Amino acid sequence: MGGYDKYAYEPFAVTVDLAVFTLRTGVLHALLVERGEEPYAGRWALPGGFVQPDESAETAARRELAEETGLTDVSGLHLEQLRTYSEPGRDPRMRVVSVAFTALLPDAPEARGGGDAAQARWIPYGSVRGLAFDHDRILADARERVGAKLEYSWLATAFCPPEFTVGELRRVYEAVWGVALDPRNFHRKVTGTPGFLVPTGGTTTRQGGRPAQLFRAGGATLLNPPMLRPEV
Amino acid sequence: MGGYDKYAYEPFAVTVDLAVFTLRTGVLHALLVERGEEPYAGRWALPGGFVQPDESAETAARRELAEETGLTDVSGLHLEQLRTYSEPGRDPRMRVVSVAFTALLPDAPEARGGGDAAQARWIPYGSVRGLAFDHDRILADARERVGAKLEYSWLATAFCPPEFTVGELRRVYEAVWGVALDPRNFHRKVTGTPGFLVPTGGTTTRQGGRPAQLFRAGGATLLNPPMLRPEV
DNA sequence: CCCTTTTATGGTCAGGTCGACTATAAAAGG
DNA sequence: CCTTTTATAGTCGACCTGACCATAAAAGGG
Repeated sequence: MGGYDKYAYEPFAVTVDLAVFTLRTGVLHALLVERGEEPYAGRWALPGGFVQPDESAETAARRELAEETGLTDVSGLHLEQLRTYSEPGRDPRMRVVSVAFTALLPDAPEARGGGDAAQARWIPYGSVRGLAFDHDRILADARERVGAKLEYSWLATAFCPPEFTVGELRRVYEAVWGVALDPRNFHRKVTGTPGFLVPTGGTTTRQGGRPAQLFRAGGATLLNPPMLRPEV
Repeated sequence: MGGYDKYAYEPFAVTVDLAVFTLRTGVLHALLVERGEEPYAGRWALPGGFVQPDESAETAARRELAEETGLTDVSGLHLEQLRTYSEPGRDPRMRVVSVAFTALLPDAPEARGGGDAAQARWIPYGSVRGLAFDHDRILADARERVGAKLEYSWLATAFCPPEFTVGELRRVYEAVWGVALDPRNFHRKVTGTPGFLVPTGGTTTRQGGRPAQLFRAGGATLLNPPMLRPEV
């Protein structure tokens, strides 16, 4: 803003777009809404909306997240700014700058379709192309970012319920990365990293097979050394 | 933008703010401008300015970078979106949403102070506090991001001239991380990673001591396995 | 011209991590 | 009881890393 006071400024509309991910039966799903109006009527789009005058983009994103998922409490959900999309032609009607966010949900309540008419649905990632506006790119950017962050952060726990097993955590990595990981090596790695997994003492057989220990996420957020994504 | 067509929208001013870093004599410097007008008259601020109607934020950022550094060709410089700052009260005059960028420069031409009256100067990072607006936070976020990206990317070469030595590359890491690295282990690591350093055949003694081989950056952009930042 | 200083770079060695793999444990279902 | 499924303990060799010893090649001071 060095040249701040020098130029006349043009007003822009500012929106938020949300790339919301969850896991259903081991498959990565994204939350999409069907547009009812032109442009792109009938096409799938990312949920989102205008930033209101008294809101930050983060506040607007969390409000939209609550509206579109139908969840009453979204305060604990992982929500993170992805990047801002500002190409002049990205909306045919007017100049819109959109701050995109990535959100991760542990379980997948059936989507509710928010305050507006649009129907919100969980769609397996990759099964729908040709989203409205530049949303194909935003969704792909978000997925790439999530995949990269799994390597060096504890982001994968955001896909899991408060208490989870090592196997459930592993299935998050496998779904997002699209690879199979060795269960024994994964178990050794995550249980051997101090500060990340806190055993709760309980066990569960909800995945079938031998009962597995339940863990909560520890306080630490950075994984060092990182979990390396296998080569393609 | 699911609720896109439902709400009235409020116009915002959209600006770009630039966190521009370089290395001078082994010390990390940031480019700052001195504000001439209220608010924050006389305070240091990040360079930046309004996004014009026909520009994306990226285009605006590169234009501002050229204006503020006085460089005629900024096309090869590393410029990357950091994040967007949108708190309602961040500018006392009006509602301004700012897309922040991080730029890295190999050498440090004396700053020119752009098209506007403000004087641009290279300041050692950390030696000035109390920047205008929320620019302290933006600058700190940018520095943190750069430090983190050095670990798993070849970003450090953006601080170096087209041909550089292993020692010069090492001094980038040492300046940004604020630690001393073992020269032999660093040399082994970077020369042993395929695709990153291409020897040019030349040597130089510009750092003193025994002549060092010159390298160019290879095509690869991701460092795998990463270079781990030592603990504090 | 020798000697010190400075930087570059080649090795060695011990410990840690990782991938591949053998083995065992504990549940559910037929 | 046996098969299937998932969890978890080890082992082994390849590789990576940090700490260190050693040498090379320049510049500058006496």
